[in-house]
Amino acid sequence: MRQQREKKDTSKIFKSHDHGICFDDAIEQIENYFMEKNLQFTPLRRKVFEILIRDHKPLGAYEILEALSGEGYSSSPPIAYRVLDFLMEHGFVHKIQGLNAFIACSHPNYSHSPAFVICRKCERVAEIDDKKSGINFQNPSIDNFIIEKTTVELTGVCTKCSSSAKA
Amino acid sequence: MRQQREKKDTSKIFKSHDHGICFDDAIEQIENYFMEKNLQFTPLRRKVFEILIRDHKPLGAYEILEALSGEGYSSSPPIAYRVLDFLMEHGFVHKIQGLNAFIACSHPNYSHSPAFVICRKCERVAEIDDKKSGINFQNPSIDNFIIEKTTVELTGVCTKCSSSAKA
DNA sequence: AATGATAGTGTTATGTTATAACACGTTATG
DNA sequence: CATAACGTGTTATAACATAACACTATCATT
Repeated sequence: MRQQREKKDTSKIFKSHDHGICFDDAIEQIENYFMEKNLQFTPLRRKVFEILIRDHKPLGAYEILEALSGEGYSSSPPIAYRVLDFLMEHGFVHKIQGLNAFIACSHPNYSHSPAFVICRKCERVAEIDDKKSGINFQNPSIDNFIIEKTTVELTGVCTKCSSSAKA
Repeated sequence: MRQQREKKDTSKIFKSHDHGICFDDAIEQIENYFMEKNLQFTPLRRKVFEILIRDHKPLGAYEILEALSGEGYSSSPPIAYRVLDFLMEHGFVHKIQGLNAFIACSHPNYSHSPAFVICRKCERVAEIDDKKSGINFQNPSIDNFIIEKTTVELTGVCTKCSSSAKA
């Protein structure tokens, strides 16, 4: 129990933040992107993105559907999956494969190969950007392979959960 | 069509091999491991592993079930999932998250964080070991996070498929 | 304004992947 | 020989995802 003296989360990746600003920034970024690309940021698409960025955690498609239906939208599965696919294509949402869940992108600005750090206890997920992830795919042994998409998910226990004891 | 003259697969990761030897080695390794650990390498477990190592490609749980049922075993889903979970716990099988499929481990000997290279055209999957993957998770920004499991999947197009034309 | 193409949403039905809960026999152990 | 642990079998159901088609609105072109 020697680590008990520090209960505060000291990790750098699950940092707390002003979520109001985070939310507004994210919405603004996606609005601008859609504007520039001449894409429709429809009420449904906006709502799905808002649900994801609001919770700031991975949500299953059916959780999103439930939220949508609470807002007057249809709750048939294709509604959610189509919007999610669309948002993923444009990099504003990522799928966490290990959880069958979707999360709003934290770094929509730069093109990147996202990597996720997932705490299996508190279920928080942090997106770490490719510059900082320690991952380098420029690698001689796979030089001839054309990488189109990377999935990197690191599952374990975050500082907070491991210091607040019981494995 | 200028690349047509070389149809042979020149990539280093999807190398061909003597599969008879590969198969026998793998079986021997798993037998030894089970022996040492006092685990039961039951006919069912053996069969599941054989199915996977024989095909040498990812198989869905229900494909495995089908194969099992052809061999006189039950084809109810828990049969496959339980054995797969067991084999995964011991590192002889990995799940390819992006395909909802399971593959026999190519490097059962060394403890590792496997990484997979997946060609979306020919659907071959290569396991590259952590020493060669170009991935380094010893990374200051996640130093406080205890990684228990890593999922790394690189999806794209292999040499063979990209040289035999049409994107 | 009529035409037709495209995009977005809605609906129904179904396909695919995975697990819960319980039953039964065998083997190992006290 | 009781009982616990393990492996397999069974039924039912949960959770995740897509196919196919219908309807409307928008927009470009005639």
